[in-house]
Amino acid sequence: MRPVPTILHLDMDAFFASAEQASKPSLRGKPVVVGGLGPRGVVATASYEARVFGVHSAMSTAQARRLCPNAAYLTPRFSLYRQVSEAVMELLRELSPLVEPLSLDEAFVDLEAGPAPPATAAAAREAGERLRTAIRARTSLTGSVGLAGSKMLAKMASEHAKPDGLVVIEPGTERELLAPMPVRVLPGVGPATAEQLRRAGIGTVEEMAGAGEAELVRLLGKAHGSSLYALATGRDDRPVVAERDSKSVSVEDTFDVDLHDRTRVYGEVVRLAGRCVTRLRAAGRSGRTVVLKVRRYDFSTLTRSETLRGPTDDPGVVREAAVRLLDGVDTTGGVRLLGVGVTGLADFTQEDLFAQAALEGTGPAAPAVRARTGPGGDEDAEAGTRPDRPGQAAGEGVAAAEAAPAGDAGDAGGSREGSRQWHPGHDVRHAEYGAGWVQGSGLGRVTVRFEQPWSEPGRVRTFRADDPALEPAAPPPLVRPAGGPEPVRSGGREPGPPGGQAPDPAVRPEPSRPGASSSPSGSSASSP
DNA sequence: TCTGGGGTCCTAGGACCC
DNA sequence: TCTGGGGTCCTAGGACCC
Repeated sequence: MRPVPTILHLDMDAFFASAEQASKPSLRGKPVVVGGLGPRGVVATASYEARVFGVHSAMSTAQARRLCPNAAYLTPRFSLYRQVSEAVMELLRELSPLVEPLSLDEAFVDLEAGPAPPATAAAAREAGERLRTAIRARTSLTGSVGLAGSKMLAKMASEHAKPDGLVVIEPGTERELLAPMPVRVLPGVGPATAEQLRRAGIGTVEEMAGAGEAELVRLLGKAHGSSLYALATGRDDRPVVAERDSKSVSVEDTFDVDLHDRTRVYGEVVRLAGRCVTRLRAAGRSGRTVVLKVRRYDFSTLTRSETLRGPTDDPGVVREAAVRLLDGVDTTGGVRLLGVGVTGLADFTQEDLFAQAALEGTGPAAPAVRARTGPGGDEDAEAGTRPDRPGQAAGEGVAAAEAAPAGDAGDAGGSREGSRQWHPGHDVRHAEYGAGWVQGSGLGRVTVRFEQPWSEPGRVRTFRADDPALEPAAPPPLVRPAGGPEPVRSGGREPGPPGGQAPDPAVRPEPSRPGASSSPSGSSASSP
């Protein structure tokens, strides 16, 4: 445990929802819910205005609508969130090269590894406040900061700081701070572990520490028990680790209604295998074990896996393995979810091994095989500004672009050819009225609100869903590009709804998600 | 109120090998 | 031709996190 609180945890406040409010002036100060809008969707993030009504993440969207019918319900725009996240991570890297992102909106920073490590708690606090100011200036969003001598405490501090605050935990005080808290505050204690502990009469962190390591190991198993004992006694030496290679890639879809037709199930597995490989290749990786996931009508979930002789990134190989795995799964009764994943990731493929072996006239044992350079899927502007960032969803856009089910004939259920899907919240451009976003759609119509992050709240117009003047667009940046070195927008024109702005090259195109499970036939972003 | 999608890590049993 | 023992790999499932 360090003497100075130099581990920083940043957590953006209601990230997705805040980004939407920053992007859409008409939603500021109003309840906003971002998540899946289909019949089986769940809430990803609720704005603080929506939380007042009891809406929270992981809740089914249906329930959220009952609790808060007047909120704006929006489908996530990951390309925007990634863009903002990148900007925030960049600010963090100015503090220290040791930045460990946990998700798009959360990260640890080890200030001790930075150019100006704070020597006192007060100095650490100042660094944290400067960061918060910089984040707000750069993104217009707020983040909460926790500073402590360990990861666990830093994270608990930022939680405590929410929203829009900063909390420092002085090293030395952690044990007494933790003692009265419920066991659930410890990372790694979820519902199941908490219940185990409760049955053993353990409800607080203090009681956990009092139980002793041996007892916790007996209750929870070796690894879990001893690591939780350490945390309960305030010991947490986990280092901040930048750059972790991902160990698996997977995609899955929950269907609006259970699938019964076996042919359709095969078709979906084939489609998912294709998407999975697209993501795999975009990350410049290949994998050796193919995993099929099936969730049945009753929510029971099973996985089947097959390990190949060597790592592959060949769509045909992955597809065939996935289909073989499906052969052995009984799907009578209906399928709610299908997933295809690949694990055992490597930076080379079996084909590389063979090629190498051929070159050397030896068996494929040679240690130095051709390592893939950068993300393989870099061909389009997709990865654009970011040189190599294999881990995350670098492939998202590509994955979505690769639409066709390839498989079975007939209507593929969700997306009909021809009529476009207008997802609530997503960006559009109208030839005459300019930039806006979809407020709702259905019955062959689409309602668009014409406004931009820096404009006044805009007005709404309705069009036919197949209006050729209307097209999907990329999300505009949240902060208006200053008249700086590279003006992205043509002129210094003041906003107003109409007027055609030039498309924004600084932003990657928003992938429209065609065949995706959700087919919100009559959905609307906000109630009238 | 029927429960998303993307991950990580751990456990346990059986096969197989020495 | 009664049941050793350890290590590694594969498979399946489960808990947890954001």
